[in-house]
Amino acid sequence: MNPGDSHAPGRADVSIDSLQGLRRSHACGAIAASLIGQEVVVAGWVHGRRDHGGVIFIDLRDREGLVQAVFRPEVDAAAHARGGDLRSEFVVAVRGTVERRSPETVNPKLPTGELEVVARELRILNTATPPPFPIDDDPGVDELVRLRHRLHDLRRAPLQRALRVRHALYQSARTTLSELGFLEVETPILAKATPEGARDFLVPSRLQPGDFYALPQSPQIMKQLLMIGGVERYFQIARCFRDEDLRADRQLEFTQIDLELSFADVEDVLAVLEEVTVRAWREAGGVELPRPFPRLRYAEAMARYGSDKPDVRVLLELVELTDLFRASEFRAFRGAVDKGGIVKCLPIHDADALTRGEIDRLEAFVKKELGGKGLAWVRVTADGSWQSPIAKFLSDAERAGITERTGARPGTLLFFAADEFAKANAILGRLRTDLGRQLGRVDGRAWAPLLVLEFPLFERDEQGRVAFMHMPFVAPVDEDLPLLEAQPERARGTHYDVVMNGLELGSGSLRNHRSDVQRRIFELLGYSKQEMETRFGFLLNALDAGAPPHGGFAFGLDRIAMLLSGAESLRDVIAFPKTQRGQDLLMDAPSAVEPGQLEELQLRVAPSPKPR
RNA sequence: GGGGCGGUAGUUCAAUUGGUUAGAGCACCGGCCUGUCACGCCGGAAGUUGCGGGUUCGAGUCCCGUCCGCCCCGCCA
Repeated sequence: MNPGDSHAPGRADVSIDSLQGLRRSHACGAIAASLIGQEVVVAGWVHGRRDHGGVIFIDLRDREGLVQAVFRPEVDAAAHARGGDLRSEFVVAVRGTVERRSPETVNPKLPTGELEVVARELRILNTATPPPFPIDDDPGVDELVRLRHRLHDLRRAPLQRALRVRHALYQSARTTLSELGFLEVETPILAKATPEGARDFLVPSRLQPGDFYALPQSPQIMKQLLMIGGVERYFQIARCFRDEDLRADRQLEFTQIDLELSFADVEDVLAVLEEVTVRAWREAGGVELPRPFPRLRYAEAMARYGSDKPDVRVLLELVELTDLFRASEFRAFRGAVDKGGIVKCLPIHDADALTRGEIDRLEAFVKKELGGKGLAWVRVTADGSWQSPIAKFLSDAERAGITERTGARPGTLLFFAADEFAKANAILGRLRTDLGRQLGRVDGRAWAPLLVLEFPLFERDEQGRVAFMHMPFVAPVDEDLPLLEAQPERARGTHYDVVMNGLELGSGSLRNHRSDVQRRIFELLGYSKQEMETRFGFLLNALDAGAPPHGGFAFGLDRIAMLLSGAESLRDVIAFPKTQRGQDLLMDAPSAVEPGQLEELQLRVAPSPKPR
């Protein structure tokens, strides 16, 4: 049952007026002292009402703000009488005079609090069911309720602000890239699967029964084709679709500022990225970022921060210890090294604030949430002795080596991770940011942009096979071309990321414009000639048709909007987001379709093993 | 696929060890009220305790299953 369904007799009785003949003259939030004495027409939603019987106040809300309207019988009896019918969220227009409130009735909490509109005419443009929650900055309700009642949620100021930030981002990207000579081009939504690595959304074809379009995971291939097609500089505010599990910062469909340019090297692209980022922060956030952005090579980022998208505001850094344990007696560390893993340490000086209980909690967190085997630690006490569950396994030389590398001194707490490269770095990298923020070991900057460069082209998958790190189209660094077959994992790609405060804003690379290089990479990835032709024949042919050197980038627009509006979830910067299970609770999607529709598509739904 | 937290009136919460007719604030409805802005006062209505099953004399409470929301791992940039 919806609120108001059965107990709103007054609502059905309220007659509805036309707006005809009345034109809104000012936004509610635009009522200012300069208008005192003037007649205005304001329109919006009834945010609240205070009916004193004789005099009635309403707060009228539109997207620009709130203003109080007053209905007094002696000013206009008819307006006052109708004012008594008003309820929350009714849609109204009020014609009246702007007046200054008497000093004792000023509301200092409202920007318009010194003024009010004394009503001479009230038009009720629509009634409304009672809102399911207050239209306030913090409505204090479960997100389930907000998502189900998204219309009311959208009326709240934080969401309105987020949509404005998004709008400013669209505008900023469009003007910036247009000025830089980029052409906005739309690419198909009904497209073909691209090898981004994620699961595709499929759309059945009625005209080609049994065949499917794939919604683009990104316009990657299409923008490369545009380069070959002579567009030279392309951009698009592009919707992308990836059928993977959702997170606070992941939605099934999301928006990229996608761009690609020809006859460009890495520096040319980075210059564009910096410009787009700086202008976005300036125009959508009112923030001036320092230029040029600091740069970090991937290898250094991983070594020092344990992350390829470090929050460099956190001052703690990791220390490499692997070589100290190659011949160690300490099996936990030696074993990791023998298996090709690494040993690293996160030293925290003056760490008395971290209690034993806290350390135990961290160890449990590492084991449970991050999949670590454990969390070795050492506390250097005031007399220089080592308090630690592992100290007895370490030789004097190892202890000396650790002390030297980490600068350990009385008061230092050392955390160790001995594991595969990725996992050890993930664990310590996470502790670095969590503990650094918790202990205030930060440099105080609000914004820390960073360019991360020279990612490896490949990594090894679980079976030890060569797998691409980002996509198969990333061009290798020229000098590393000879390494491709001999030592593929040492070959650097031209891939680059823009990172802000530990969040990846987006990534890009130069692409393979030579079909021979592209073919070598496909071969390394294990594609047969046959597969190459069926899956990528059109691309290889396109490269042979005179592809210019090109490269590009894609910004995650939703994430930028999230950062700039201070939201903690993508759901708060997307008008109609989906839940963690991929549902739209407002429109109820996905939903069943008519049998006839399936028939037309020649589709049949297999019986579910579990009846629904 | 896995781990965790949660689901009681429109909403936010409460309900002793399993024990009477499941309560309260806000919102809502009716009445009164000429300076409120969290208006006030009086009265009222409002529940499939997410859903299904089980244990029990008795279930919001215990057990099993299931659905839904959120966070995290896997997955995904």
